[in-house]
Amino acid sequence: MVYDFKSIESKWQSYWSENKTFKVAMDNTMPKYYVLDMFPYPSGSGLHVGHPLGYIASDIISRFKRNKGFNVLHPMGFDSFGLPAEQYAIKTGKHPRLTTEINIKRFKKQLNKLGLSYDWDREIKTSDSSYYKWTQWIFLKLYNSFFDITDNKAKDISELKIPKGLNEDEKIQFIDSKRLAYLDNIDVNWCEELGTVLSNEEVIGGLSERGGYPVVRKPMRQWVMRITAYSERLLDDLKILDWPESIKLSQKNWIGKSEGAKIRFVIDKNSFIDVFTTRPDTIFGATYLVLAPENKLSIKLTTKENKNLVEDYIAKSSQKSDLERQENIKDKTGVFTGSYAFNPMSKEKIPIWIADYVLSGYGTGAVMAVPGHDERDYEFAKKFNLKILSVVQGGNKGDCYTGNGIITNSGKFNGLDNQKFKKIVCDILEETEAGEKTINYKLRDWIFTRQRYWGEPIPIMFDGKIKIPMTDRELPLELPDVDSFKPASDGSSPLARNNSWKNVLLDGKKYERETNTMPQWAGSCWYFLRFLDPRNSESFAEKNKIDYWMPVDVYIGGAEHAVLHLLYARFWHKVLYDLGYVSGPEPFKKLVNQGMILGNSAFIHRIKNSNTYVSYDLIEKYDVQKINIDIDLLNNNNELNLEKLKNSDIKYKNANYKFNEKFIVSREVEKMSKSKFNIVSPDRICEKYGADTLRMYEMFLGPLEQSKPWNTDGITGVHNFLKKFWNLYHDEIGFNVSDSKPNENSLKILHKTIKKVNSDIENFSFNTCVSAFMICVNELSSLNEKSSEVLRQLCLLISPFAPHICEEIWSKFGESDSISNQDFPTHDELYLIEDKFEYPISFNGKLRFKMIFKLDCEFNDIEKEISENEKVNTYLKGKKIKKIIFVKNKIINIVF
RNA sequence: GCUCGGGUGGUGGAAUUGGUAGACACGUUGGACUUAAAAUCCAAUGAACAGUAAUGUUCGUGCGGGUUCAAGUCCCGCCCCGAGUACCA
Repeated sequence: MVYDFKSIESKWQSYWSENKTFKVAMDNTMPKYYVLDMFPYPSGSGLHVGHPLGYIASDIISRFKRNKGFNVLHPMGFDSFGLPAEQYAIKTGKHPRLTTEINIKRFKKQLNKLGLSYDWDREIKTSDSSYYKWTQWIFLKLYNSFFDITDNKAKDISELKIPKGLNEDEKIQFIDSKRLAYLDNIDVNWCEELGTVLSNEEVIGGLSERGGYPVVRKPMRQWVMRITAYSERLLDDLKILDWPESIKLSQKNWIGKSEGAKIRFVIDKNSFIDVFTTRPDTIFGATYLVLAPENKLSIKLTTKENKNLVEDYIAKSSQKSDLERQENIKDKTGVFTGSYAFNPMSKEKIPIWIADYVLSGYGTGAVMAVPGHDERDYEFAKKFNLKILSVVQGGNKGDCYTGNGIITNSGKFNGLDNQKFKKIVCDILEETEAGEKTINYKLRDWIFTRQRYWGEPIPIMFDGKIKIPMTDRELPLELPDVDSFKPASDGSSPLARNNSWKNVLLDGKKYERETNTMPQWAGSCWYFLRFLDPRNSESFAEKNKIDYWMPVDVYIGGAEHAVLHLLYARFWHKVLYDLGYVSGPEPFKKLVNQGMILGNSAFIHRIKNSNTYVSYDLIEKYDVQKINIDIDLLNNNNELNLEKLKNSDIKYKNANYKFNEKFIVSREVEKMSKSKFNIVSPDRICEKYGADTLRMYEMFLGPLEQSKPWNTDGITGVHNFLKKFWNLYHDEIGFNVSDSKPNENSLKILHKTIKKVNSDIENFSFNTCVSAFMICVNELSSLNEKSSEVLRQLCLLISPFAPHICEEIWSKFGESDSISNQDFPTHDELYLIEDKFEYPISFNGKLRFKMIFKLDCEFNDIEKEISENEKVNTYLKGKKIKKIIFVKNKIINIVF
């Protein structure tokens, strides 16, 4: 009987969806397990074989845990607000809502073909107003909260203690300055050419992702989230998370905590400059100060003679793009202000400079330059002939030394260890009120507004400068239609042009809505909470459901979200925790990153400035350029099907081709993308081999976390395995198993496999599981095992990986219940014991023979036997045995 | 530059705390079945050398050292590839 995967798969997919097999509800009598995928952005090009990798892995875990007796929550939804749909709308005029709907339908269809066990009743879309109502609600919670530094947590704004003696305006200003969501003028990435503001992700190396135009910084009014208040907690709580070390490290680096000191350099009676340094021990080597061009003191401190130069420099550096700033790392620029300050320790009078290598956003926007022990300061000092003083011994003379050592040139402190001196400097500075120990973070507050249409509207109105938050009852603030999706040339959102929406008349008073929208991150910051109670209209999720399901037990997704999404989601979760809405401080207990599946692009080679294409084996003779072609145009690995190519495009039809016998293309591993024509669609694999084969093959390809190129060649191995597996249960006529006693060897191999699979699934080592299945099935077929006792267990064992075929077989055993409701097999140690074993022994590669030992024969017994009865074992091939190395009941080596 | 991952056959990849390196699969070669092909099944397959053969020997986990009875695994010093980050004082 043939393995007809097509009918089997469609049969069980409709069975699961009709019977809602994977629908879950809260059940306090069962332990819970929450398996979450990073929900996708429904892009227009559909799924490629790289997408399902994580979904298949999470599905295996879900099915496994279900069989293990857990109440498994495994939901799916769509991150449906986002830029590509908006860009498509700008191009075509089609409403993003419509294109998004179409894309979601396609995604869902493709996902369902893979046999993923989602509870689709919990599906959510971030662009549904019933969803973003609560995104807006959370925004308002942030707006109405402040961070209490003494209690180290967020509190409702009504609990904020307002200093006495403030007038009404000052009070409002004070409160606004403490909110977790606040308005500020912030430098944004402004692209003159495109006439729009870009997010950081849209800027690559100082150029716009689209078009490659220069991007400059420009201050604009923005909503900002005070994530910096949580720096320490975001850093601290990493310790309790079961996440890959590399991800924790990137978060740690992103937060960028550094301990040091704030030091005050006095200029005169009325003015001073504060700097931040991590090396207070080098204070005697601070021979000049540098301010960032954006620092407000820069202009104030400039003397008349230098005014023109300084203003010129500041103007120039504000126009510089990020790219230009980055280019000049070695070649530092700067100007002298004409002013001087006093080094608080050496009392020396030192010059104050302005240079764009100092960043305004970090520390105080000013540094004490120690050219002897900081490479940037060293470069700068060398260029402008400033004094270089060595105060820590080490390195070569005249060089810049950044290591530790003994203090010199520092008056009475010479000879101290620099680490000890650090503390002493801080103490002295604190005593003389010239500075203090401080901690600085690289993390900046999160710019939360986008000048875009396709995002959540911000539920705030303005009465002039006064902000009026909408009330909970007024939510959601629906996204209105607009005449055009283009952003305005001044960078404001398309919503700003919709006057009837923007202007609100309430009780005869005029208000204006905020016209910017939220970034794409907003919806994904809390979606895992909505899955718990997706249709609730009273709250974002019922508290007892949150208590039961949270935290997420396993979160699977790509490493590209290592920092931003995971950091933002943790931040929102902590705020909700502080305000009492969720029960734990961290949302994701365990994180697993699946690697990317790469495409194998194909290239043909064209002779430059000609219409002639050359086979890859002949290119040495010509000056050629390579051109991406569709991998569908290949006959096999690297041979081009010329006919297909010619028919694919008119420009190929009329071209000339040079080749011997075959036209060869070159191959290269790249990211899978539509523009590279290297997409392999899961639909076609499912069509040809079935979803079970695809699922197993994706797992078999290699370790889950590792990136690997897609190669369809190997898939027949997995497909053959499934056929063999099928044939264990079937003969030519049909289902055929017996009630006879199983073969002893079958039980051994079965239980060995059960043991391995149980531990490998827990460790997310799915590729080794598949290998174990193959070995097991191979052995059972060669033993011709027909016993249902063994075959039932085998079927259960494989079902998380290949659910369709296993459901089909399971039903043939006469079972009416789905295989997903059965218990996962557990191994019996009894079958794993081997009573005797035979091992070859080698010594220096020269001696090779076999010895047989009984199981109870252990290292001590052999040693005993040697000492007690010299005649028996002390000599082997004429050599006297000194020692037998015996590991885990195995003779490993014999020492003579 | 810095940080983090990796380098194992023709290929993807296995290898508990150091314990017979190359599991499993692809590919290749040979064979069976077939008029033929596909499909399927069986066998061989790290390299080199010797042998009619069974087999044996030597070399083999990026390179060079070290520890150990024993190193893909541990230590020291390099080389290469990938990812992230970018003047963070």
